[in-house]
Amino acid sequence: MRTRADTDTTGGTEDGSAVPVPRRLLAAATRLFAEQGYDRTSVQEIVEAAGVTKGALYHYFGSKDDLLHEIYGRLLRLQQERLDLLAGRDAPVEQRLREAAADVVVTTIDNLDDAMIFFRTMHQLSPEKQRQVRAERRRYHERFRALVEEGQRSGVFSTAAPAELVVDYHFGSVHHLGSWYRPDGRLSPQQVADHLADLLLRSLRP
Amino acid sequence: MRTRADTDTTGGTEDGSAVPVPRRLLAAATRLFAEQGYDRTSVQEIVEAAGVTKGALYHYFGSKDDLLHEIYGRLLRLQQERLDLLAGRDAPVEQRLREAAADVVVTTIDNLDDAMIFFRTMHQLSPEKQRQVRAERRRYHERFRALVEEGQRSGVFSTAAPAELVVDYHFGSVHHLGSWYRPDGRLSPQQVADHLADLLLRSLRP
Amino acid sequence: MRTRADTDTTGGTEDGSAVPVPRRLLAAATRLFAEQGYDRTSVQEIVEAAGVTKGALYHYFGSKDDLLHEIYGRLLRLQQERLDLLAGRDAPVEQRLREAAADVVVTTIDNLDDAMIFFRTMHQLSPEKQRQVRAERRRYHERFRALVEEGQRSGVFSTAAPAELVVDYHFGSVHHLGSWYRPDGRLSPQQVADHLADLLLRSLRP
Amino acid sequence: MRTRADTDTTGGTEDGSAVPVPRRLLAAATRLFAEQGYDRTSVQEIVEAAGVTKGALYHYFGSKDDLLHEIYGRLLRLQQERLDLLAGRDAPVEQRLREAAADVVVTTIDNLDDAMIFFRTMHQLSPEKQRQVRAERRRYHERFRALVEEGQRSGVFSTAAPAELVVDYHFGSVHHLGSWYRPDGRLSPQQVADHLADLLLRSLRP
DNA sequence: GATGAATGAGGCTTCATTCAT
DNA sequence: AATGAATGAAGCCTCATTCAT
Repeated sequence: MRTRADTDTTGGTEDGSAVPVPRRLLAAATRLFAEQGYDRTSVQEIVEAAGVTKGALYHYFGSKDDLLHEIYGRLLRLQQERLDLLAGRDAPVEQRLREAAADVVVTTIDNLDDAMIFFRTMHQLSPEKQRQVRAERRRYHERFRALVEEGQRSGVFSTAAPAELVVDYHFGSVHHLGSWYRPDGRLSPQQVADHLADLLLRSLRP
Repeated sequence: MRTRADTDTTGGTEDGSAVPVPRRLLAAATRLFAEQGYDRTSVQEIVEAAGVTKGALYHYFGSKDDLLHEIYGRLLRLQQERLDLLAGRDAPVEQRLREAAADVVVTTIDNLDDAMIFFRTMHQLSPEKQRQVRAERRRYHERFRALVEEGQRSGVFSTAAPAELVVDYHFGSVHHLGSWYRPDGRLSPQQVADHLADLLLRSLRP
Repeated sequence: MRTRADTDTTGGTEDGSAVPVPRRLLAAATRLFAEQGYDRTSVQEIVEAAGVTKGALYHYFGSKDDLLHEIYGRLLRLQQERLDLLAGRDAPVEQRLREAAADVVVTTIDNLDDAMIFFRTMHQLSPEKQRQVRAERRRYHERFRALVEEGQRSGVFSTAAPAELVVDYHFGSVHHLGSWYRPDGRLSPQQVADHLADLLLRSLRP
Repeated sequence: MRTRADTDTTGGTEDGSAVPVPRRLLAAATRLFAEQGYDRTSVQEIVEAAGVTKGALYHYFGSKDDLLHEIYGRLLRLQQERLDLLAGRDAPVEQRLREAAADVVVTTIDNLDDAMIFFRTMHQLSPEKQRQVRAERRRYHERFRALVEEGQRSGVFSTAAPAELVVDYHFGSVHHLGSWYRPDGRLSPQQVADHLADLLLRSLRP
């Protein structure tokens, strides 16, 4: 169960073979899981794409599931950190919610592979691991909801819809990004983010 | 889960064995795919749950994929039919969009197993079948977008966000329903639908 | 085990659907076995090609093996009959052997599908059926060998090689026909037959 | 059957488990395919006979077909090598053809299992693999035919029959060996070979 | 740190045959 | 005379994981 073993780029010659093995494995797994799905990607494919052997994979990761978990973790930690930062700022709640809503869109697009893997695979983990991941996710969800509730209490947001449902409304669109967003499309990540945040804020106008 | 009626025992001896085999198989597959995911459900489990043998399954369905396709089809046909009906009515566009937006939520909740299977499994079909399904789905999407565009042209909806993106915003929340909606929760399907339709319409106010 | 049920063409309208079912089945099976091999042809394919259902097949034939047996029988009976006729004629032994040698080539080419099925499938029957078929085949073989021996005794054929081996030499080339003979090739069946019979007779010159 | 040596226990504890796994698998497959035919031999039987598990087989061979291909290859390579050697010698063409004709008989008998598998199974491969095998076989065939043509041009062989057909005549008898040759029969492989080569040469006398 | 051969369980699918109608 | 649903056994192959080196 040796997870989180990525010990940093050691110098790095031009061919990239100096990238540490754990990182190479994680990168290969991320790409393949995103392209083919978790179940349809074999350990053999991962090690071949990473240019190592099975023994190496099992040296760094306890199981195929561990790879998944690590991919999840990377994104979750990143987004949680940024939300805590933004929500804690000293600014009107509308602005803080708008920024938080846009930020989760941008970081999701910037890590679209990780995000898609997360959204699609979460529900097919063992119940035990599922509970663990859900718990981490919930903390994020609740911090976000607190922003909505704060605005509702202070009268700047409509209370027509329950805060809970509003948050799910927004996160639905974030989860859905992988189904339609294309890097070569007309809108930049930031533009998409601004639009979606705007839609959220508009829907909350009293 | 297990939302829609697998209860139509037609005639039926006490064990329900009078239900036609294909229906029994479809019901069993739907339940298991929803509970465990497509890849993690074996054909063996399906036939055991349906009380038949593997041979019988392959007598009616060409492959495990075919079962999936049939489940998709049921829902797609239902929703397309209803959208065509609602969108074609003689009523102000705000009202038609509101009803369509609410209707897709209600039918999705009413068929939550089918819907979740659809949303989660679509992207792990063979590229060929995936294209076919996407094409059917697109028709639905475009009819919906046409409503938004109609309202934007006539000035009743804001043009701040592209119609395309607005539609994806709403469908994101629909896809997301399976992640949080629980039949035993505080809100009825219709209430959830009304809320989500309201959020959509609010976000489109000029 | 109702074999040999072909009761003759009953009138026959223009679409061929008046061809009796057993004959249609036999024709379909012959073509498919020749094209794909016995094991790789399913009963389902046969009945579809014949335009009937499985029940019909099993009404006329006891098993898939029975179809095979019937195909064998047709050819064996034909060739045995003709050999008996030719060998019993009142003519010099060289002429009788030449004619017999050519005749088996012509009838094999004329029934190339049946022959190929026979040569290729014989050895994968159940040991019991295999013995039965071998016995029928042996009778043919021995009648042929008797001709060679007769010529050797009377001094018109060389005794350099055992008669047994000479016969196998010739039958080898007959069995091999399916591997190279093409109906659209340069040589007609009769020309091929004459050449092969000539090679046999030449190799027997003292 | 079981002609060629599967007896090269390299080192080897008492149970022969020191023979490399791929060789054990190949030996087992060869024996079983020859005895029962390719289609009627299951992968399960092969691995049991070789004393390994299915996983091991698929570690070394991509498919059941691959085993077959390897068996083919062994024989094809051997015979091609020997023909090239014999045909290129500095000797009268009659002698070179006689030796080549006898040699293919001897090596076929010495590897009768491989040969029979080849002759019987070739035609039931996938069209693609079939073309590949045919191409390799054709090279052998053409080298052989060149010898006949050389003799015909120089007048030592009759031109009554086309060279092509003469070659097929001979190869027919080679393919047929498995149908009658028995190791415990009266004739040794070399005697059979000499007789068959003699019949060929006799049939070519002008 | 890393190899790669081997395991063993399980996956999907095919098929000849039977039987009630 | 013919149907076609259903069986049940078997078939080929995949894969995450382990372990001796």
